[in-house]
Amino acid sequence: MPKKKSSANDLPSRPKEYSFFKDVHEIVRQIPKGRVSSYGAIARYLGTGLSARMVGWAMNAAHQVQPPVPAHRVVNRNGMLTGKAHFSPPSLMEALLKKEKIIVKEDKILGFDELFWDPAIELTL
DNA sequence: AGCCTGACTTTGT
DNA sequence: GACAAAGCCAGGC
Repeated sequence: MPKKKSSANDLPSRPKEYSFFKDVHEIVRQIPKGRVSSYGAIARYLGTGLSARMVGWAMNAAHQVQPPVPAHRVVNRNGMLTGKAHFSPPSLMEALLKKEKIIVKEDKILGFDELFWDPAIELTL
């Protein structure tokens, strides 16, 4: 049997249409209304091998993905709306959160600890 | 094919 | 406790 060359395509269980973004979008969409999650939590759910930065990057594409992804429910580990600058207008993120009964003070989510939604736990499979 | 970037996180000083 | 640096991986050019 001829030796197979190792390549990224050899990854098993990984459809061609697979996109890191798509996975992230799917998870983010599952965030219950009124709850929030963090980039790191999502990244960890996909596998510790992934980095949280990519999650945030996936959000960047979230704006052009369908169905729409509630990127406003994803904040950093501090509960700070670090990505608000990427919304248009930036105040949109805070506005959406407040609309879901989430209190935001100075770009920080109050009670973040209680509102935190960890896919690795909530989606316990 | 290679280099740069990026909405984070963790660890060390 | 605050600040600095490194690690991380995939997409874009």
